[in-house]
Amino acid sequence: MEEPRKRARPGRVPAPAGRTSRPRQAEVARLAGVSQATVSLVLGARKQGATISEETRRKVLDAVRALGYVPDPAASRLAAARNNLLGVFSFTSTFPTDVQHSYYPFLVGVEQEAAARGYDLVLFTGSSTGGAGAAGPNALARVRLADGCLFLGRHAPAEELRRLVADGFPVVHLGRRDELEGLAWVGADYISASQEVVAHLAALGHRRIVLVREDDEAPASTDREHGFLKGLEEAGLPGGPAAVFRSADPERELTAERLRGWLDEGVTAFVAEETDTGDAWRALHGAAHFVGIDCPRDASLALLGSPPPDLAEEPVPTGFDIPRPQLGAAAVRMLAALVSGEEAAEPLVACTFRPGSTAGPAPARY
Amino acid sequence: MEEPRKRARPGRVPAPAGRTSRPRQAEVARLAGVSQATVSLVLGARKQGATISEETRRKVLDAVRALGYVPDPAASRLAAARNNLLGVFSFTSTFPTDVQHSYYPFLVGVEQEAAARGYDLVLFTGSSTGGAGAAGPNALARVRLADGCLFLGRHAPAEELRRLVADGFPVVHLGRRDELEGLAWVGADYISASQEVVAHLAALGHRRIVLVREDDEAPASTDREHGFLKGLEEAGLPGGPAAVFRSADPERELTAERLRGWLDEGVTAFVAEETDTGDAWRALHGAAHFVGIDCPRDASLALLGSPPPDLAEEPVPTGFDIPRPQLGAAAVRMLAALVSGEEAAEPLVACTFRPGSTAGPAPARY
DNA sequence: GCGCATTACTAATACGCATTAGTGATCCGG
DNA sequence: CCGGATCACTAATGCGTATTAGTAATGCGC
Repeated sequence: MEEPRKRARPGRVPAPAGRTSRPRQAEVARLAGVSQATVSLVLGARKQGATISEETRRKVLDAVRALGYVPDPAASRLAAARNNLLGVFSFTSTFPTDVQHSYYPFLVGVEQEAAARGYDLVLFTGSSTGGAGAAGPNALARVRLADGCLFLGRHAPAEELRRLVADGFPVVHLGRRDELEGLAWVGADYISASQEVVAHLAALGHRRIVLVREDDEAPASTDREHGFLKGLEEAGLPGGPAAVFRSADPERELTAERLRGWLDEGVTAFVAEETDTGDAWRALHGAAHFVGIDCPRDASLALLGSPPPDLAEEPVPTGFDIPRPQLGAAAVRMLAALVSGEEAAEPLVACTFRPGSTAGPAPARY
Repeated sequence: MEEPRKRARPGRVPAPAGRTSRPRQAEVARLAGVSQATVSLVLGARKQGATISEETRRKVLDAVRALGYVPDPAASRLAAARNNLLGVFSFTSTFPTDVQHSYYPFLVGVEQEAAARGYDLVLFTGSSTGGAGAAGPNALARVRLADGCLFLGRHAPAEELRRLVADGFPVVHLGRRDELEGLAWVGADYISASQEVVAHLAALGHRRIVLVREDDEAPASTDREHGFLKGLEEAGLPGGPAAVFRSADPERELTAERLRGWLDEGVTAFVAEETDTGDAWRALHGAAHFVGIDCPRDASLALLGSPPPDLAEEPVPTGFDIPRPQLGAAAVRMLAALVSGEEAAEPLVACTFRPGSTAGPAPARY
């Protein structure tokens, strides 16, 4: 009646001749002369009071080191435990050929913070290039292998994200994202930063300030406008629609005439928002140059963010910098908090004011 | 004798009240009126010829859709005895603050190739910052949670690498590394590339060519010299020690006098190797400029590699480019081959010749 | 010196899926 | 019309770990 239990499974390659396969807890147990369960107890972060003698613990740990044992992440997860892996998912390639568009600056902080907290990172690439889970409707499912996952970029499909969140899987989105109920995110505090820039200009004596923004409903844009207007209000300056120039194509619509018009109306400072393309700043910068404005003598310019690479050589714009590494780190902190069930961490990261050289005292009127 | 099999496991949260946890294959099977195995067969990419009727397949797929079934990656990978994870280990931080020193260009290719082959990447950092596995003497042990691991940079401790290799753990080193028996690596084919550059110069009529190299025993250096000499030989030009100028500090030792001496001896072309610092090229470039050489009219210059960033603006040097993304991709291919037990892939990656503008026809003699 | 704790383990089992060895049907050739 | 082949599917089992119920072995109080 004895069934042959140890028969080799045909589908499995029995490790290339002579080589030992990766060690399992069972092998550690054998070497230490204990049971597999004991190995698990020694290694695990005991929740209940299972007591292990010092002697046994030492034997097990020695065996672990001797064999170079490392727990299998899939098995840990299946058994409802942690595996100390945090996922990083980007819908587009994490390392695009064009460095400019990469998430590199964020990853700097992500890697550091993750390492500091004892997590390793798993890169899930969900791009059209194929990806491990094909590009099917469940491209995001793979991330469940990790303890939690960070999402980069605004392209993460809402439906699948919602599903992960609904299942209680720890998820953090890098970049504000309110429309998805229950989705945790971290983002830059554009409101305060924009407000600070306006305060700076006001302190320099500017009394009329105009914001140039693109036609965009992203939170990043509306937040800046919000902060801008708040800054005006705090300084007791005129706000309202007249203070905001909104254009879908600023490079064409922000004409020299329009700029002269503003100057004639007494506007002495201009603020542009930062966008992917940097068009608002480019347009503002170009028009000012065209009109022959000597900046910051005749008028001041400020940029709510960083300049596009092609304008990086120009005099440093007054404005603020988005601390990308810190954002990445904050995202990891929040994810770690979710994973371990702690209280959620702070979602907003402060931007740093950049004095720059495009803003100066308001010119004397007339 | 009946054991209570379905008793709830205390450690598990029984899905937030009301909401059912996500479906399993078993539930799909129940709904479709088939067995769990059948569901697995329908969903899996059958390797063996298990045949399923169209009728059944449809029922299963309908049930899958109806329940919103998504496979659990932990279970899949555990059962398949394959995590589909490739490790990427760098001794220094994978994402240093200074992008210049990063492995970014390699990672571009690594990510693409890994994604195309269905692998996800696990990032391991061996720096002192810790990572999940502390920095102990077994810092490398953690990479075993992946199916195999790629090593970047020459700092990977030999002893531990040897251990991994000896244990049969699939390892690939990015960059040639012969001293470690059995270590698989991929590297650029500097020999052929250097040879090609010499051939190009010879075809332009140059009859005496000198190589400027630093004092370094790295394979990357010796390979270039090897290819350089081979190129001379093929072209029937004078080689030997006189054709190679080796210096630990070329910027000081490659003086104007020395350069003039070579020119007087009839040397019309100079080749520098690329190094971390780019000193050989910088020295050569500087001396030529100092002596007042009109390049490429009076003499030709070539660089065996890419110029350092600070000299990137100068006229593009004739030479070759190291296809870093391709190198990364080749490394992944080799690692994938090792993991799946296939035949090893090609370790050498061809460099691409870069015409540049610093080499031209040899000047008429006298 | 007997019951009851406590200590230090081990046996058994579940997690969700993939794989394979069956197992009835049905078909086919001679 | 019978032995074998093919088809379509299911039962059973294993992957590696975490958890818990159980079990000897000892200690302790009265």
